[in-house]
Amino acid sequence: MQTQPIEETSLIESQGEHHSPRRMSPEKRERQIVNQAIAFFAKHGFEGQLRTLTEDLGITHTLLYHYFPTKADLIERVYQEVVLDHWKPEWQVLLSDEGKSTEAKFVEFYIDYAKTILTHDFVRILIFSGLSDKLFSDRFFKLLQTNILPLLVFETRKYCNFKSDQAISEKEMELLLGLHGGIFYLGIRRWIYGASFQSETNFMSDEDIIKDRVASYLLSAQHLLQEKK
Amino acid sequence: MQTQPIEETSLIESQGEHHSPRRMSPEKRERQIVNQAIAFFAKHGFEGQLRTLTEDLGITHTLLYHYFPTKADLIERVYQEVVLDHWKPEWQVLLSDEGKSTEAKFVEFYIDYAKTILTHDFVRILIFSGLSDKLFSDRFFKLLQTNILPLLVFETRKYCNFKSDQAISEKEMELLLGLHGGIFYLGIRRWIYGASFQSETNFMSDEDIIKDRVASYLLSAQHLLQEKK
DNA sequence: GTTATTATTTAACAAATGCTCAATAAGAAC
DNA sequence: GTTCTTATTGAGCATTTGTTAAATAATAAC
Repeated sequence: MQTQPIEETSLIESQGEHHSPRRMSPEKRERQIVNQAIAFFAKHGFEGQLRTLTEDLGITHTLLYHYFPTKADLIERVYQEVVLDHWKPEWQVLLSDEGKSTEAKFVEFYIDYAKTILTHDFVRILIFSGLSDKLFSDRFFKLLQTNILPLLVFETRKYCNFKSDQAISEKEMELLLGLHGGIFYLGIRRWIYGASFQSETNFMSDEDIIKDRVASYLLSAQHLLQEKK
Repeated sequence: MQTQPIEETSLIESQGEHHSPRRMSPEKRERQIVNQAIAFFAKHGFEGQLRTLTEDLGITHTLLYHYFPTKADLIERVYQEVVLDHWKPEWQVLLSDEGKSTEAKFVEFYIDYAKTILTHDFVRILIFSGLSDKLFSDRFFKLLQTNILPLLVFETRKYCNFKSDQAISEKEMELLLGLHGGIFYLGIRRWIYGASFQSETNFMSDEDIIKDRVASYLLSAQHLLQEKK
């Protein structure tokens, strides 16, 4: 990633996938360990053992302790990198853009959200975290609830010509979470249930699916939200 | 559960929750162990240790091996009980009932489905299984895909006056899975993400939420499915 | 009450696992 | 080439954990 002065690992090894037995610069080694740890914990959960983790790297597990004092520290680092690498502040910019239509914003946001969040590593780490200490999932949802969901509700109001300065109602939020959950379910099917729950034919792209779901959401928002209020 | 001839454990102990140090009939003890195992594995995952599991029961972990030769056998038993206890053949009867409206069928089915499937134990065991060996999730989805989802698609066709003898299209299935995933997401929010992702106010019941989502689904099915075909 | 059955416990093992620390050796600085 | 720094390893320790086998004791059968 950064240009190293002399240090030159072979192209194969610099892929970071398999054994790099040579003495490495601390920065590169740490990067390599964290990358591997993300993939490894995503696959096996946080109870996976360090000896297995380092096996693929071609180093001994004790070297980990040179970089991370405890396993918990390594996990904490994984959490931080995964959330930092995946959260895009541009999303809030996009959703606040006055020049775009509501439907365009929804579609554009959720397509990028799916591409960014619904990855093997992210979805599984999020779920693993939710099942155990919630260290990661709590932080992530705080971000969602604070920065994204309200903007989406306000967009929906605008789309429905529903002028209100009232707080977001449960009905509005639940309708949105129906869409949101339906989209997240794509990631669950793909990365948790795996092959057992895929459509046999895969002609539709994620983009197509998301377009349909957003259209479906906006359509019913008009019907369901206007009559009550 | 069954009437035991003389054997009489105290009412408190027969709740099966906490220590029952007395010698028990094999049937009762096994029942008690399996019940505890379901709750325990749902909470801690299948890597939870047997010594912890038996602690709450007030027995030693070695007693497990009197009833189940290996830990895997106990887990397999948990899988079987959870899926058997929760799958209702009536669902297929309900969805084939000619006398009910499509919307009524959808609502009735998903309300009962939510009540039956979206429980702490079921959702978490399903997800734990999906993350690891998929032993349980595979079987469950086979049931869903074979027995329920097609019926729901056919109902949708009827509702839309969409007469077709063609195979279910990906578009139809994805639209349905949008609804299905949105509803399952209720369970994920509740039992995996936990308190961190609940609405502050909880005025809407699951019934209310499901009614809205089904209405939303059927409404957009009419719009999205008819124009294409 | 005595005996036979078996539910339950105690003791212990072997492998797994997070972690420590002293020894080694690869590369940098001179 | 020699020295110094430090990335890396090897040996080992203390727990944890699934599993086994023999000992114990509660209950049923007689």
